[in-house]
Formats: sequence, C-alpha cells, structure tokens
Amino acid sequence: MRVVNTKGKKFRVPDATILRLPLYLDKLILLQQAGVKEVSSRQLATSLDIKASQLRHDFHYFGGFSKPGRPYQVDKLVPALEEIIGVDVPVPMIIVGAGHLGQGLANYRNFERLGFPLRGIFDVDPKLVGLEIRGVPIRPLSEMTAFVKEHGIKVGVLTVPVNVAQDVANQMVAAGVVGIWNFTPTDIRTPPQVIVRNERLAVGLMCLSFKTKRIGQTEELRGD
Amino acid sequence: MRVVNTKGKKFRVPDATILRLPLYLDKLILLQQAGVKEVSSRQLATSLDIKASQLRHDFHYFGGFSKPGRPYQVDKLVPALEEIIGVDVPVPMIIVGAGHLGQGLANYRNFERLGFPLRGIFDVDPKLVGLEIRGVPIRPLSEMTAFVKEHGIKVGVLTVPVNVAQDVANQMVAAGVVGIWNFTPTDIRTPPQVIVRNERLAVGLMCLSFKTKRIGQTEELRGD
DNA sequence: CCAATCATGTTAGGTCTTTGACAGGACTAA
DNA sequence: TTAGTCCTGTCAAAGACCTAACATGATTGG
Repeated sequence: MRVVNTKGKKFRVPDATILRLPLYLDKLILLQQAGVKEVSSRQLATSLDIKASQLRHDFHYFGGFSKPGRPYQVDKLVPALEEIIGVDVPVPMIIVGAGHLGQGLANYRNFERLGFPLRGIFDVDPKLVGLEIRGVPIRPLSEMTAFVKEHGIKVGVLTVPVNVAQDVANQMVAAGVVGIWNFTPTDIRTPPQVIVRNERLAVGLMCLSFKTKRIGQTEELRGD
Repeated sequence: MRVVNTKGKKFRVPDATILRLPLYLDKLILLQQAGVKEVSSRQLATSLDIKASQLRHDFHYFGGFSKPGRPYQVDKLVPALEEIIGVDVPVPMIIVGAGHLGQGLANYRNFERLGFPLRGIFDVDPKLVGLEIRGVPIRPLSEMTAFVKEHGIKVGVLTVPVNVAQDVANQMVAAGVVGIWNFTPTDIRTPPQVIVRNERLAVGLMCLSFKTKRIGQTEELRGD
C-alpha cells in the first residue's frame, strides 16, 4: 500500500501497519478523553497487546511523532494520525434499515468523532418513518436515492433483512454510494469500483470462542 | 498456535490460518444454504479475495479435505471445519444490555447455527424486563449472577452504556464468564484468564473509509 | 483407450512482518 | 555538572507467511 506524505513524496507502508493505525487512533482518543497528556510507546503498545518496537517501527514510516527521550504527546499524535487515516475529511453516511441493529449503530456517538457524520436513516416501515435518533429523522426508503445524490453521501450502512439485502444494495450503488458497510450475513454483489466491507459478527464470535475453549488446555499446550 | 488433530497428534498451525477458518466456514455455510454441492479452491478463494494456493495451503495443515482431481464437497467440508473451529460444541451465551444494539444482536439467527445459543438477555430498565426476543425473555440485571452460575454460561455480550461497562463486566467475571464480547467503545479490565474481544466498530469503518478515499487516487498509485 | 481438462496436495523459495538491540536525546535528582 | 533513567528513531536479523509451480489423481468427450 502506497501513501503520500505531507511533502508530496511517495513511500511504501506495509498493509499490516495501515491496519494498525485505526487501532492506535482509537486507543489514543480514549486516552485523550481521560485527560492523559503523554504516552510512551511501551504504555500504548502494552494496552494493545503488541510490542513497543513494533509501534515505533510503524510510526517510523511517517517520520516519527516525537524525538528521542520524549514520550508522545497525545494532543499532537491524535490529529497527526487523523490526517494520515483521513478522518479529518468527513465522510457523510447513511444507515439503511432502521431495525434494532440500525438504531443501535445510529446511537453510536463515536462515529461523528471519527469523521463519519450520520446524515440520514431509511426504512420501509411506515411505523418507523418520522422517528428521530439523535436528531436524525428516519425517512422512507423511497427517498433514499434522491437524498444520496443531493447530499453527496459516500458510505451506506446496510442493516436490512437478509432477503432484501442485494436489492437495497443495488439501489444504493445506483444512487452513487462508493462504500457499503454490510451487516447482513450474506454476500452482496457490486461493481468493482464500489467497496464492500462485510462485518461478519459471527466471525468475531468464533474467534472469541476458539480462545475460550483453549483456556482449559493451556497446560497441555504450553510452549507455543 | 498449536492444535490437536483427530489422531491426538499435535502440530502447529499458523495464527493467520486459524483466523481464516471462520471466514471459510462462514462462506461455506452461505453456499450450503444456496444448495451448492461442490466448490473448488479457486472459486472459494476468489469469493474471499485471497489466492487459491493459500486456501489449499491452509487446508493442508489439517490433512486436506478432498483428493487431487476432485473439488471440495460442501457438505463434508462444513462439518469438518465446524469441528476444527469448535462450533460443534455449543457455547451458551447471554447478552447484557438490551438497548437497540443488544436487541439487534439478539435477533441474529446465525449465532445459534454457529454454536452460540442465546440463553438470556439482561437489562436494568424495568420497561424492557419481560419482553421476549425470539423466545428469550429479558430479565433484570440483578438476576444475572445466579443465572450465569445455574446455566453454566461461558460467554457474555456487553452492550451496555459506556459509563457502566466496567461495572457490569466485573459482575460478569465474578459470576464465572470466561469470554466477553465487548461492544462498548472503551477498554475494560479483567483478570488474565478472562478473554475480552473488543468489537471496535469504528475501526472497521475507518478501514472502509481509507479504501474509498483512495479510489480517486488509483491512477497515481498504480503499481502497488 | 487416450488426450484434454480440471482439480488437489505438497514443497521450496521469495516476500512481508516482527523483534531485539543500540545510538543518542531529554530529563531529574543530588 | 554528572550519573542515572527513560525514551524515541533506526536498522539488521530472525521469523512468519504467502505464492508459484508442479506432481499426481479424477473425469469427460471422442
């Protein structure tokens, strides 16, 4: 994965590093909210269950964010990472499907903070239309296409029932959405220029279960 | 990560492979539901955006699931993977926090299919207590500890407001839960033998945004 | 029966990622 | 000032992982 730095110079950054940047930012924002001003690579790395040298190595791709002898300043690191990840340029999004999962996500305050302002919520159910969640009204699905075009919506969250997922996704793509965050447990087909991220919750659960089942076997498996 | 195969022989399987197994299973179950009987490594790999040789390599750690010349049989592969991952031994779970997110997760049918039967839902709100979601009643939080002990609950899903997350997690741990699936956007502290999986939804969103923002730059960045 | 095709199992080699080690800057206390 | 401590930036070596390539087996059509 190639990235362009502030001086317009191109340099290569490993995918593995890119994937960790959001984790760093997420943790740093928690620290910032807790009033922490400085954090060392060791502290930050420990809290993320990785090695400090790896964290410094990652930061090194971007030139480093401190100088030898001084820990990182949270208030400087957060905006620096936000710019690298692209959080500083807001990406307006909509949620399609206002069932419990959709409403639950709509209540997540952190999305705004992370550059994803929620601009609209859509559903076919007339009983839901008109309700407001944190100031954002639920609109009829039929208005979605016009809304996306008018507000330049880039990302859509798909939280509809499985059986209509593909159909609704098609509408989103036709309206101009370029990224779909798919919470339905099925695959959806899209043109190649549209990016789909499948949030397969069951996968996370399986990983957790895999680990918990091996707790009792620690003795036997020691030495890994 | 070490794993024991059916003959009781120990062999090492890379972490990266382990993490892909749930993805394979997830996709295969979709195929199975669609009535597909056979699938080649190429087809399966393409749908997951990985190389076919990698998939075969992964399967090779477990001895392979077919023989040269014949594609994989979905109906044999699914149970084989289920046993390896541990899905065949059910892990009863509860959801703590019956807000929208909690209710949304409670509606996810796939969890049962994947070995995680939902046994209980808990909340402090008296207005929610007594409601049923797919046959599972919402109970008062005060009954959680006894319930966990009585039913041998192993995994708890944490979908409570941020400010009470740590407190509720403490109660879960004290009751005997060994795995916590944390949906609150904060860190929770637990004894080392309790496994916490943080489902940082914002991280997934950031990865999606990172990719969508680079669509327009493809020209410039070609050659990665 | 034979050739062509399609498929997996298996391995070695290359690539990517992580890790430990260390040079040197900054701060603190005496 | 100086010794001690803590910290980052940097790099090379070790380790983990991925991939292309190929041997071999199954199937199909002629």
